[in-house]
This record gives sequence, C-alpha cells and structure tokens, in this order.
Amino acid sequence: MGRKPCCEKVGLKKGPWTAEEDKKLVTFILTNGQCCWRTLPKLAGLLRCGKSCRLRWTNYLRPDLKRGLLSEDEEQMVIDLHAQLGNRWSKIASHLPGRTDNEIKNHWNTHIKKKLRKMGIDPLTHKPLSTAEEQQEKKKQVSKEPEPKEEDKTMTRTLFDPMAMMNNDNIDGFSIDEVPLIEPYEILVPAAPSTSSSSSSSSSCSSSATNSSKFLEDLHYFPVDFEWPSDHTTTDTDSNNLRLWNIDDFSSWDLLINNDDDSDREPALHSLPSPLIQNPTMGVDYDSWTYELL
DNA sequence: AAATGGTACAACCGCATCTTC
DNA sequence: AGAAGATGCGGTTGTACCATT
Repeated sequence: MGRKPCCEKVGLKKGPWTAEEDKKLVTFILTNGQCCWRTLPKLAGLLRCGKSCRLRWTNYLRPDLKRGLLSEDEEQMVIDLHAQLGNRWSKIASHLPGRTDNEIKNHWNTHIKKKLRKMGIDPLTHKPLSTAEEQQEKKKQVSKEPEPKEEDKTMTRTLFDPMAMMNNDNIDGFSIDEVPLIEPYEILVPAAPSTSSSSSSSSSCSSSATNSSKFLEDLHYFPVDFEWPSDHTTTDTDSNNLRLWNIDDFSSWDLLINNDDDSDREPALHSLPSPLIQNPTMGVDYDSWTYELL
C-alpha cells in the first residue's frame, strides 16, 4: 500500500505554463494567500497539480523575485555558501533574497561549475583540481571504506572556503536559518493606515488578500482580449537582465492604466511603501513586477 | 538557408521531511 | 506511536534559443 500520488494525474496539464494560467494563479494567491497547494488548483480553476502551482509561484511568479543574472557578489556568495553547505540549494537561496533554489542550482550547473573548473578548482570539493583528482583516485582505491560523516564533509569543504577562513571565529555563530524571506504580503502593504498589524505570522490564508485588494480591483480593468505575449518566459541572454515580459509587450495595458481619465487606476502603486519603490535592494521593482505579472 | 550541437532555464519526478489525526 | 497526507528539496529532463558549420 503505497502513498497516494500528490494529485490526480489524470486530466492534469503538464509542461510550460500559459499566461492565462499564470494570471489565474497570481490572482488566486493575491486574493486568498498561499494556502493548501493541494486544493489550490481546483479553487483557482487550474488543471495543474498543487506541486506544479507551488513551483510556478515560488520559482517564477512570486513578486519578490529578482530577475536577471546573479551579480558577481551573489555568485561569490553562492560559491562560499556551497563550500559550506554543499548542494543545499534552498539553504543557499535563503541567503540571497529574491533568488530561488532552482535559479541558483541552474546557475551553479551552467555557469559557476565551469568557472571554477577553469580556475582549477573542483566545484565539488572546492579544492584545487589536482588535489581533488588525487582524492578521487584514492577514493576509488579505498572504496570499501565508509562514507565520511556529514560533519566531516562540511569540514572538508570549509577548509578551502575563503569566507570561512575570513570569518573563522564566526562559523559556529553563523546560522543559516536566521535570514528571513520576504513574503508577498510584506511587499504589498498599503500605505494607508492599516487596522491590523503587518507583523505576525506568514501562515495565514488571507494574509495578502486585503493588502492586494486594490491591486485586484485593478485586475478588472485588464483588457478582456489582451493578448499575452507567447514568449513571456523568454530570456534575454545577451544583456545582464533577464525579463519576464518586455515593457513593450504591455502597450495595451500600459495605455489603459495611463489613461489620463483613469490615472488613479494605476495598480496600487500609490499604496506601496515608498522604500519598496526606491530601494532596489529589496529585490522588488513594483513597476516591473506589475508589468511582469500582468 | 538549413542542419547540427551546445547552452540555459523552466518544469517535472521521486524521495525526504514535516504535520496532523 | 504510527499512519496518512501535505509540503519541501534536490536531481534530472525537455525544450527553446543561439552559435557555428
């Protein structure tokens, strides 16, 4: 008697998400918050399994995501963290606000691995390649010996970790679980005096509902026959910035929201806390997010 | 211009872990 | 305590895009 599959696979859609599905998912989550991924697809009218919805949201649709290639600093941080944590991508991602584990994993596999190899560093051990190769050889010869314990592995990685070397006396105090993630409801906080505190927990089903009500109102002004760009997931690898959708893709939407008569309908921008608009380090460019999502 | 190969990234799969009853 | 369900995580795959031949 095995466990039931996470969802009824029959009749469920797989593969790339369409703009329409994205819209449904975003609308639902902004209305109801993130709750119960299993039931979400049904409630949102999506023919997807909950898992797929969660991934789409966390890796692509979340408003607090940074897009674009990792900066040099971020890349170095990934390398340092990888030296300490190994392939614990979610832990690594928790140190890089706006970055997802999937994104970091992909970047590691496609860019950093090669880079390190070019530099003569083994991306697995973070040791000089020659040494690592020797070790591989030894490992083959002594393959009967048991695997080193997890702590030992970490120690080995740390040995060649510049960050750890610099902060040697801080290693023990360096908690990887202490960096908070920005939640959507934390971003879409209305500037208007709020009756309820914005602190509290992140587990509510309706946490973002009120915060985004204005935003959702604005959704109603979305052109019914608006044509979502089919290549909205296309990345511009020639520039440093990836994109979800080009600003030009939204000319009709842009026209709509910038209509002089309806200038106050611009999606909830006024209600966004100014630090979020002005502070790029928050990883949220509200303007672009609005356009990207819609 | 077409074919081919390489690269990058979104999405899926299966297992692990956590939560609830 | 342990079974079942829900969620999270890491590895892998599929495919679109780009460069080269």
